[in-house]
Amino acid sequence: MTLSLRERRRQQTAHDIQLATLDLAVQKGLENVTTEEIAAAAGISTRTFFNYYTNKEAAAVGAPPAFTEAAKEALRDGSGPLADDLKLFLDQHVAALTKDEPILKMIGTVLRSNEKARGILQGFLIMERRELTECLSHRVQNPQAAAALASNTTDAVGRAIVLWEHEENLSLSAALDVVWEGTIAAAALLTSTS
Amino acid sequence: MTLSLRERRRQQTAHDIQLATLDLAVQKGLENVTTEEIAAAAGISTRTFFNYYTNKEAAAVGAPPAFTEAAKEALRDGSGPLADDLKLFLDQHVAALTKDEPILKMIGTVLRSNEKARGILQGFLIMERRELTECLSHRVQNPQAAAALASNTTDAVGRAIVLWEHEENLSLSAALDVVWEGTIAAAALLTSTS
DNA sequence: CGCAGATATTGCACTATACGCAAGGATTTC
DNA sequence: GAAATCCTTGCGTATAGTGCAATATCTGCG
Repeated sequence: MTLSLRERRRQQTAHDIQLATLDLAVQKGLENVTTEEIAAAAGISTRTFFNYYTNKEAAAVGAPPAFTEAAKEALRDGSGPLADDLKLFLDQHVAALTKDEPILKMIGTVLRSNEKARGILQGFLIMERRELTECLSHRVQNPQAAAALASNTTDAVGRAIVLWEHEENLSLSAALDVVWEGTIAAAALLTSTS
Repeated sequence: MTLSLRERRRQQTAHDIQLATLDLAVQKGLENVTTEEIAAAAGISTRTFFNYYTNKEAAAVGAPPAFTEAAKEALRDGSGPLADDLKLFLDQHVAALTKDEPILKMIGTVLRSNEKARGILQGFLIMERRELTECLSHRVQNPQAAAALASNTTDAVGRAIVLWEHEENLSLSAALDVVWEGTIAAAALLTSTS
């Protein structure tokens, strides 16, 4: 668990760069920020910036928290109603996101106006969906159903974040509750035959 | 309906550029293609390339077919089971995509390895989802449910394309059938309480 | 037709991005 | 504390992308 000095410094620098990037991006829009400025603000050389991130959009997005092994196992081996187990899984993931709310808000700002940043985030989301699909295929026979559930689930996180950004006075986990209710309602509508 | 000569030429050039881009991208990977090469292949200057597309990724993705007004109205005012109306809507949209299967395949190849292209496509998809959400909110009271349904629906197109790319001997519309069945199965799993 | 206004194409110049390479500094390992 | 490893940095270079201004082409109207 204890990281070496090198590792810790690396993570620290990566984090510093992300903060510097988001800070400048929120002020002037990421398009109008140069890598040179970011590097200066983070106290490193331009060349070093590119040793950490391939571009400023990746620096803004950073590395989103991964699913924990524990949460994945609980989902794979769970025995409750699927909807409940998925909700528990999501609650854990959203709790991890909540650790860094200010950063999350800033990333949201950037994503709204930057295509490249959206693409990078989507790369992470695709990997998350793959992980989830794999988990779910232990409980669901139909692989397309597993994929659909995984999409539903990761989409719910995205919609919860959007809702949370719009509504002041709504915590992220409360937003997830609202969104999840909508997801279940949508499922009911899809299965009803009238 | 009839476009002026100018309009037609513009569309033709835009299309030529897209084809040149995809052609080169499939051969060597879009990363290894320069805008100079693309411009040369399309018979225009580099400067003109940037008058049509802001970057090579946008040139590769092009402009996906929009939902038709007719299809949207049918969905808004439909009276059948929601799942059936959505499926009809998707069938129409997929039929439009099928018009250009070779291009679709090439775009798929690019998307698999290019983050920026994915981001651009996602920009279009976000707009489509907004349109769909708007339509659906005429039939569904809960706005979160409408959003969830819209996500489900556009995601289904994406999954159908992925399936179609993987399985030879499966038409795009057949792939959509399989994927949609999975979507309905997933909805059933989400609503069942055991 | 033929001209005026609008729109497209292009070259040129310039800034920003991104990476390879090599030198030098710091950290780890033994 | 010496050797191996990793990190930072500067320099050089190829490519991306945009503003500007000149030239070419198209459209509508008299």
